Amino acid sequence: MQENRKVIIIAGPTAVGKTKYSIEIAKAFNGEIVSADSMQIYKYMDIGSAKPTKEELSQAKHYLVDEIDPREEFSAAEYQVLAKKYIEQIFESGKTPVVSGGTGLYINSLLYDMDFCIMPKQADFRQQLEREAELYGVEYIHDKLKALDPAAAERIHPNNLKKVIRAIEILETTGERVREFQESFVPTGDYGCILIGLNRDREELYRRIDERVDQLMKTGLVKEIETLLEKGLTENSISMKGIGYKEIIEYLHGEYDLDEAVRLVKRNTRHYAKRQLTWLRRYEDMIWFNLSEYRWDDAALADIFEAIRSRL
RNA sequence: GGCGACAUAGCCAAGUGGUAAGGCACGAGUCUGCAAAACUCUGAUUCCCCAGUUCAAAUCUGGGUGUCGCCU
Repeated sequence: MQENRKVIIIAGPTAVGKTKYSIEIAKAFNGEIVSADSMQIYKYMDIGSAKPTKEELSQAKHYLVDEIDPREEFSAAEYQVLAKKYIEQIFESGKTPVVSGGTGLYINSLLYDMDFCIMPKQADFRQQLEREAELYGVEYIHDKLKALDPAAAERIHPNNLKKVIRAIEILETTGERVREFQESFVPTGDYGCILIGLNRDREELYRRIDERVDQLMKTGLVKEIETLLEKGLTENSISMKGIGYKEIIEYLHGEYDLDEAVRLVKRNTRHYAKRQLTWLRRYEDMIWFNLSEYRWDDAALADIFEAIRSRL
């Protein structure tokens, strides 16, 4: 491992304050920010993804924010390639990469030598399996997997159709079994990582989420989504599955009124934050900071800087 | 003051004599190419309180308390 090359990773649930803190950290350590956020990466989705503002973006160089066309199909595999390329580039320019984001799988792809086996998308095959599942039920597909790879079938719940299909897909096209995370828990040798976890008291975090959603609405989320729909995006686009987008689209389709849509966005964002914390808790090396315990950002930042400095 | 209805988990709620459905919220968790996705798990020794009937009561009876509605 190249111990002299350290990547600072700032992780935490949505609305905890990652954007602000990462910028300060980047400024303090001659860093440039590589985002690990599956929604902010898309162009035109500024409000709903709570992208950093122009002002914030000008304070530190950002990568993988506002880079991908939302009509494109993007994935963790592609993220891994791009993010690693940028990290390399930042090291070469003598700066420090600061990865900031809340998408757990993206962070994993930078932390471990995850090999998302090169596999062309098998849209037809996938659709066929989906159709079979609809006709014969999820158990039917799960039994198929059981015949091919009992171990995978054992750990993937039949209801988790997406995963079941993916496992079959890999087997059919590459002959390989889907690897389980625990099986190849190999930290990457490309660089060292300093993991900083940002959190707040649950109550405060949820309050911040509610406030942010109200803010997004005021800033013009509905308008933004109308524009995206005009660009040809639909509720089926991957990018439109994001929280805030899917609910407003359903509102625009007349499924429910705006108040209900806002309620759902808030609730789903809270659920999401909770899931993020579950994911993040698995990182044993994570140094956690409960921002609720600090009266001022500067005080929290001082502690965070110290933690980073002692590990660089 | 009179009449009536209702009282079940944090919330909504089914159950009308046989040993407390379900949904939501909360909490916990899974994760190797859609990840803001997809998926899993979890709660009432008890049904407002007291007494009674019964082998058996959330369910029936009487009383009390509370909430709501209508009337005066």
